Amino acid sequence: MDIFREYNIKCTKQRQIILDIIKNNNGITIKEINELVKKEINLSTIYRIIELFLNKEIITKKIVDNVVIYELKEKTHNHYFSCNKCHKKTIIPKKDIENFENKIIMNNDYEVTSHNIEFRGICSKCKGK
Amino acid sequence: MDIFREYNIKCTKQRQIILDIIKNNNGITIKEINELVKKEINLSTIYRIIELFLNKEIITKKIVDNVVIYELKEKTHNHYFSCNKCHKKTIIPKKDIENFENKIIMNNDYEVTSHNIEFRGICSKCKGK
DNA sequence: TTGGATGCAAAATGTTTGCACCCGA
DNA sequence: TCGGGTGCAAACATTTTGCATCCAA
Repeated sequence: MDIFREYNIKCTKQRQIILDIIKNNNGITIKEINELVKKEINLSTIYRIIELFLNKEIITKKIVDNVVIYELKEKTHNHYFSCNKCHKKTIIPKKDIENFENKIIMNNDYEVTSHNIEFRGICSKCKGK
Repeated sequence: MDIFREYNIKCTKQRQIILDIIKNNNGITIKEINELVKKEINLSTIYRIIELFLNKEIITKKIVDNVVIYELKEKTHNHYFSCNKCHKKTIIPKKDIENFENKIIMNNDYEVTSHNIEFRGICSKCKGK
């Protein structure tokens, strides 16, 4: 499969299955993955594959409602405005984020290694009800 | 202590100690807390207190560098740059945030009701080792 | 063919729980 | 005083590891 070649790792049936599961379930726990594949994949293999995917940055680890979940890492590191009504996401232009980050750095002399920027509200379409 | 009264929970020596640690170490793991207090607080008590603080929303659980950390939940809605080494937080000036937000809104015609902005990295003091 | 990937079982870690005792309100 | 909080030990859950076998390249 393409993605395995891209990340230069061997393509196995187990890795393929787990990758598909993570793709199809946006935000899933180890326990849930295990429930889905316990007949075909050993739990220690699941841990090893998750570890591999994390190291290769194919997936990311997050906390949602105080629970650890895994989800596909977006290749392009984008930031979104999320509408609370229609739940659609709109990308905030990369240039805007960069300008903002540069300003923060310039003003403070920091080395920024990661950021998390998220806006929520009502989008223009939903504003007119 | 004030905060315990505010959240309507009993104030004990152990809770006070752990709250202070979380206050002073921005982003700390259970293991690190245990290292600091293992002489005076039992590990199961640490878990129980962390659980309590989470339920009362005194603290929040996050993932930084694929590790689960706990930190104080801010009441006043500020934005910070957090240093991964010394764990100090520096407030990002409100005006910077506002300018940024205004730009997003102007460019997209959104009504922003909430945002979450966070920068992490190495601060100027820690950069020189 | 062959080195890395997997399954299995066991070990190591991490988290929760029951209960007796303690202590803050 | 007394009900909730804590310490301790044991139970339970999660994660890692060693090794024999398997299989993708």
